[in-house]
Amino acid sequence: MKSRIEVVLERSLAAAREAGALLSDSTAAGTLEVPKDRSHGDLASNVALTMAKAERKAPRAIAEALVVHLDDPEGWVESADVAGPGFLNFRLTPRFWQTELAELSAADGLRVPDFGAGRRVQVEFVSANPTGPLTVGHGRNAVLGDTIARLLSGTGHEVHREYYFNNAGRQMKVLGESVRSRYLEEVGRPTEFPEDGYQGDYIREIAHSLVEEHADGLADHEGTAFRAAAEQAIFEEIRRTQDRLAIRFDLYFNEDVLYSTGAIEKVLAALDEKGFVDRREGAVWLRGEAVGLDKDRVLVKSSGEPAYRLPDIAYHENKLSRGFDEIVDILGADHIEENKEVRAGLAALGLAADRVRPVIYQFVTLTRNGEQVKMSTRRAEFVTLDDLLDEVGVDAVRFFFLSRKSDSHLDFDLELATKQSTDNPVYYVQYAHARIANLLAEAGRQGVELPDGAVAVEVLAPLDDADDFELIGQAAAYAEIVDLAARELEPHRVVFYLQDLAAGLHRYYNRHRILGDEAPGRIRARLAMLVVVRKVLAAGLDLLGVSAPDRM
RNA sequence: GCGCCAGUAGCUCAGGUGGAUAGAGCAACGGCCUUCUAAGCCGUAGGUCGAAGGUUCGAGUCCUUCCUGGCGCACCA
Repeated sequence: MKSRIEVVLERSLAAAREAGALLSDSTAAGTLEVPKDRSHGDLASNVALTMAKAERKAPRAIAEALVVHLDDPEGWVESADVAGPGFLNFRLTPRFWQTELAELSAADGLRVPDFGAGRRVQVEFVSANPTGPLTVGHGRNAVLGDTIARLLSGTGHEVHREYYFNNAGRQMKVLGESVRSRYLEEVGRPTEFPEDGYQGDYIREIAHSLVEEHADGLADHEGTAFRAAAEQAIFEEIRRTQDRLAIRFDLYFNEDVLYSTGAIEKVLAALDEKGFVDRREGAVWLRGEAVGLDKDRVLVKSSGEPAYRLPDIAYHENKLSRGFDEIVDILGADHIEENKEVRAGLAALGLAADRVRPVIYQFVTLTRNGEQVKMSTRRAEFVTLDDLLDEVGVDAVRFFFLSRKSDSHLDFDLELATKQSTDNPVYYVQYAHARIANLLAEAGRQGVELPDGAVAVEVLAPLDDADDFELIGQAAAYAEIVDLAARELEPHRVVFYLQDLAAGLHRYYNRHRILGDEAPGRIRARLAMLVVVRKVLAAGLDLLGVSAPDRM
């Protein structure tokens, strides 16, 4: 929407230079934006302010010169005024807005610039250890990662979604022992529950199903048999939860592959060869000073087992070797240091560590009845993501998780979320969509000819109200918002945009009785406009993975 | 002690690379349905943008130093 006026601005600057009103070598690096206060016009530019120094002239004088030399052959600008310290405020013509809307109504009218064309991006998210059901915290990760993947796909990237399945570590061993203990308990054998074992009911359930299947036939088995059963059961549950959220992965990457293929040893050998490794106290250390970390870190424990960060480096080495241009890691705040170590390790190996782009999200705190609920998988004090989905619903959960920037803590008040779920902003946006759908249906019943597909500017000529133009302007901002959200990996921008657009629609809907208009041409033009607004709402909600219902 | 993130209305939060009188939702108060969905709209009230300095035409935004909260700083993942 800005591009037309940017052209006018460029032409006017050139004209002013030619006329000697401006120094010819000065560069204009101003911004063009929709002013917060609409009384300032439809678009405002601060070029005059940014040029003031180079021009050695008062900003207002520069702005005046631009108004005098305004070059607008297409007739987009209704008026250009100098305001405040030197802002240039443009009011645009009906023709401008009608043209804008006509373009939006075209089949590819909402197309977002394909800045990712030809780029392969991997998004790694969730990656929860299969030691228990997904928690509310995992939910934030899942929804954030999935939506970032959608944003990247929507901007032309070739996206690969991956779940790093951490099935090789000590925690899995503890998991197996926990199940074994519950199993022995149930078949009446003496047992001692592991001190750091997983205490959740789901462990008992897994043990119980093993008793049903094998009676006490497994009593003399080692933990590994139990571990495999637990891993499978929990993994299936994780997948079920993801299905509810419509989240799919292209690949579940198993950590143990890194062991079986020798990738871990190779990475260690390479680091060693380059002199980044130290051996002392029976362990193998990554030399912090040499790789840009503040302290040394253990790569291989004195027990001979790799510490978690070594397979993690090997995993990222594997990712890079698959030729991705960018690797997005969705990580909780507690993993930021680890990611730094991984990138330092990659850089030390001479690999493109700068292709790894972490998206850090702060923790979700959960409150119930005004009290904070502590979440810990191990102590079984958690609310599962499934519970949350049961209580609040998929659309509301997704929308809520996305409605804060990832850097902010997210406070999920369960009482509020359940009790006031109808106040959830997601319904506000969906309602705007349903309202338009309903209006179009009513128009159909009244025999009004409905616009279908691309609409010609001539058809839109009856649009003459400032409210019409404002709504068109809001709808036209879609591509720019999505573009920014995708570049910055910030889905919350889409959420806030949709809320603004929905507010604009509701306001418009209350002020104008569309079907009651005495001019049939204007009814058709306005319906065409609302068809576009509905299209934008549906596209935006789809990016968030939220449904756009026709009836509510 | 060190590092990262946050601190904006009573509550939950928005405020690209500095722009005009700092916004939204919820909560509060007052209005609007015989007419396309009131899950909506309109209005009122609510702020020393954690504090103090600094940078400049201009700072919620950038710099410095503090204060408060969260998360890290394991031979746990």
